[in-house]
This record gives sequence, structure tokens and C-alpha cells, in this order.
Amino acid sequence: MPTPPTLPTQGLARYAALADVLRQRIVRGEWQPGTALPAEQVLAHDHSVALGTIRRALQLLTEQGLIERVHGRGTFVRSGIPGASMLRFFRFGDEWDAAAPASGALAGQAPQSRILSKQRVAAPAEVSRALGLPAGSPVLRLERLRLIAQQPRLLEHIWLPCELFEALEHDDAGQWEPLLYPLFAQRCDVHVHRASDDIGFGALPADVAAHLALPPGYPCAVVRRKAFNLAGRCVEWRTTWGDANAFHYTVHLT
Amino acid sequence: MPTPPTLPTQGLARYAALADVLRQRIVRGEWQPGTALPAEQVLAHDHSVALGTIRRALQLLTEQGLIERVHGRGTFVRSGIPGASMLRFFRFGDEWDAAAPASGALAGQAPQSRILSKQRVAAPAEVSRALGLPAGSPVLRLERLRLIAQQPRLLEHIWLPCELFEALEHDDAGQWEPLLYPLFAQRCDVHVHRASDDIGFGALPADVAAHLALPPGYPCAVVRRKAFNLAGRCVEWRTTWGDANAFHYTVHLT
DNA sequence: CACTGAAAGTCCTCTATAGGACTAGATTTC
DNA sequence: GAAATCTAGTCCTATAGAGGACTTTCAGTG
Repeated sequence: MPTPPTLPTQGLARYAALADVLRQRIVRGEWQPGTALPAEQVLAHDHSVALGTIRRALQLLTEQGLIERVHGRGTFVRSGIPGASMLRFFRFGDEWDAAAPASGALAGQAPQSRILSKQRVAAPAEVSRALGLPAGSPVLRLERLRLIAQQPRLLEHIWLPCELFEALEHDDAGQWEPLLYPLFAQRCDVHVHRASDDIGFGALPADVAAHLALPPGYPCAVVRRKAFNLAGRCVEWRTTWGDANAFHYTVHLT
Repeated sequence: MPTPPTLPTQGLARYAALADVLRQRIVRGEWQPGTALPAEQVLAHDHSVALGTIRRALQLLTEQGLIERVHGRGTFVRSGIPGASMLRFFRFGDEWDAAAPASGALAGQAPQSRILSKQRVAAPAEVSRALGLPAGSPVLRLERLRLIAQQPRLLEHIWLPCELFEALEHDDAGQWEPLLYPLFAQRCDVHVHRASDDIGFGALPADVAAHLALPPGYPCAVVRRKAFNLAGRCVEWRTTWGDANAFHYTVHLT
């Protein structure tokens, strides 16, 4: 296969057209997340372009977050987003400090995760809209509590399309590891590649408040997340509640 | 001057070293914000490097937000940050809609700005720390109200080092344009190039609440901003209060 | 068995050059 | 006077090649 299928590249620079082709091959799963693409020399030869051109295309994909390049090792399809924890929005004072040496006996507490419930339900209107599913499609609904130093701090409602997450449906959620996205990747081959978090403030609903040991109506921060896979499909919709007074976030402008 | 002064460029790639040199010349004010740098051909010749190398250096500076390149026109020192308005953190329902045609008679309301007070004072400890000034240095303190559709929506306390903002000290603030950063640039040659906004939640202090027509203790979002010039000096410290229920912000993860 | 060293594979840096594309201003044409 | 054209200046695209730097593997050495 000397020259892989090319697309209608109207008006685009050659490197941009190349990037499009490669993007599609990645999105289609031709190279799985975490695996390596062919060497730039090989790609250049296969597409009959100079090295500089293919490097420009790969640079574009790097900027767009689809791939990662490592000097001396190769070019890899990115497998997930780092630092996506909801805890980054909050500061509880008794946080787990990764930098702290294990000095004292009670040096710090790693955040814990507890799945309170897992149900297969028909998606409510709001959920099916967010996930881009037909109304009433089957979804998995998780209720999850995040604790720090034994204290309940965040409550989450998580909605997942059943068709993608079959493998989790009959699991004992008590056995799950605390981080969900690695679990999604390993068990369901669902790789969260991009997400958007919508932050707002409100009052705690009674049912949520009960889990957080706070009074109903207490001021809370609400984060609504949509998480997407490589192909741009919404694979998770999540709502997180936490004490508004513990909320903090820094935005850098440039 | 065939070869401008070079720096100790230990271990750095040539393009990175070049970028450092150019950065320093920009920061020192050798080229004013908004003006053009020499053409890449000229820079390449002056520094005795290939075109590709100088382009790589300029690309670095572009990514770092120091310069902007325009096809066919030139390379310019960036003169300010766009979209820095605090209003981007809030949604009041009666917003000014730039996209809306001037259809109805009351199509929309541009946000208004009202300076409530302007005083020269000795910086309180917190302020002098934020601005990196000796304790008690003279600062300009502004109290500013932002209105939408005649409704007071945001209150701001703004602290500016007097040494940089002399020109504003004896102004009639009532005559100022609604946007402050262009004013800073024109009147004081202070260009805000970078900022960080720290978002938190709290209860409205009584004096602030009075201006916003809300009860004291009402839930509010608090945004604390530090604004920096090209040289990395903090040139403004600002605190903004607004109704917590109107707050919203979206963070994109990749 | 552990350490050293060589080799192969990968991405990165830098050079040199040619032509294309876009912008702004001056000139010409109608 | 207005529109079209030309021109100089700028950044952008693409090519071809040589050497360097980093990582991994594996064979050789002690």
C-alpha cells in the first residue's frame, strides 16, 4: 500500500490534510490508545512527503491532544486525560498530600471512593440529551461518594450509556478501584479523551445533603461534566456536589 | 551590529536560546507592545542562523503569548489579553448579546461601568503582598460597579501601584471609558499581558451587599485577580463580588 | 549474575533553498 | 474619481539531507 487513501483536501495545506487523514485513522481505532504510530520516516515515505511535512502534521495532532511524542521512543495515541479529578476544584484542608514524605504515622489520607448504588434505568430527558441518546435509552446510573480522611466530601451522580458499559453492569462495584477512567479503559475499552466541566453554585438537595452530612439547602458547588472519547462521542455525564466553602479554582489568562 | 549580544546558552537548543534573547529584548521594551519585530529574514541574518531556526524561536514565543504573527503583515508584540472581562464568569439573563441584531427597540444592553470611588492610600498588608510592594506603599484604590440593563451586578475593589498609575491619580474617573485595560495601556503605558483569576465562594460583606442591592451574607462568588505585565510584574490586584446563583464557568480538559 | 558497551530504532535540531500566499501601498487605467 | 493592476514586503509551505540525542535491547565482559 504505497499511498494510503487520501481525502478531498480542498484548499488545505498538505500537512493539514495529512493530519486529517491520520486523525481519522486514529479515531477509527486503527491504532489503539497507548500504542505507537509508525515512525515518522515510515509515514513520510508511505505518504510520499518530506519528513518536515509529516512532522508538521504530527505537531498539529499533538497540539490537538490526539497523540504524544516521546524523544527516542515514538509517537503514541493518547490514552486518557490526566488530572481530571473533581477534587482539584476543592480544598478541604485534610487533603492527601502526594509531596509529603510518609513522616508522621498519620502523614495524610489518600482520597477514597465508595459506590453507593448502581442501577440500570431508562435515561431521563436531561440525561439522554446530554449523552446524545434517544429518549429513554438504557443507561447505567452510579451514585458515588468521595471521602478524604474518612470524611464524606463529594457526592456524584454518574450516567453511562449501557451499550458501551455492558461489562460493568453486573459487577460488584465494591471491588472497583477508586479511579473510574482507568477502569472504563480496561474493562470497557472506553477511553476518556476530553471533558468539559461546567461549574455553578447552588443549594444542596435533601438527598444529596444527607450523604455529605450537611443540612439541606446548604450552599454547594455543582460541577456538571460531559466526558468524550476520541471520536467525540459523549460517554459520560456526571454531576458532582461539594461544600461551596471548600471550592476554589484558578483560571490563567494569556 | 552583526551579532546581537548572546547569553550563556548552556544545554539549550539554539532556537530556545534565540527565543530567550528575543524574550528579553521584548520584556525590556526594545519593541513596544503593538509594534512589529524585524522580519524573520532579518532576524535570521542578524543572528547568523537559518530561517527555520528563527521561525522555531518565534513559534515558541507565540505559544508563550509574547508575540503574534500575521501572514503577510509581520510579527507583533502582543499588546493585551482579550476576553478578560469578569462578566464571562456570570450569566445574568439580561446580558448584552453582541450577536443579536438591533432588531427590537430594546434589543440588549451593553454592560456599563461606574467608578464609585478613587483614593490614594497606603497598601494594606494583603495588598502589598499581592502586588509585590513594600508594606504600606502608596496604591490607588478603586471601587467599581458593573451594571447590566441598569441593574448593579458586580462590585470590584481594584488596587494599583501608584508609581505605575500616576497619570490616573488626579483624573475624573467619571470620564473613563468602560474598559480599564485599554485605559491603562493608553494613559499609563501599562499593558496587561497575563492574569490569573482565583475563584471562590463566600458571603457578601455588608458594604459590598449594599451596592449590589442584596442582603448582607447573601451567597456570592468571589474572584480575585492578579494581572501581570510583560515583564511578569503584578500591576493590578482586584477582587470581584457577584451573585453566586448567576455564576457559571466551563473548564475544558484535554 | 551484574555490569558494560555496542547497535538499532526513534524523535529532534539545524541547514539551505525555492516558491506560494497574503497585505498594503503606489501606480495605472478607465 | 473609482476601479483594477502592479510591486515590495512579509509570513507560510514544502523539500532534501546530515548529524545529534534519547531509549531500548541485547550481546559481551568481568
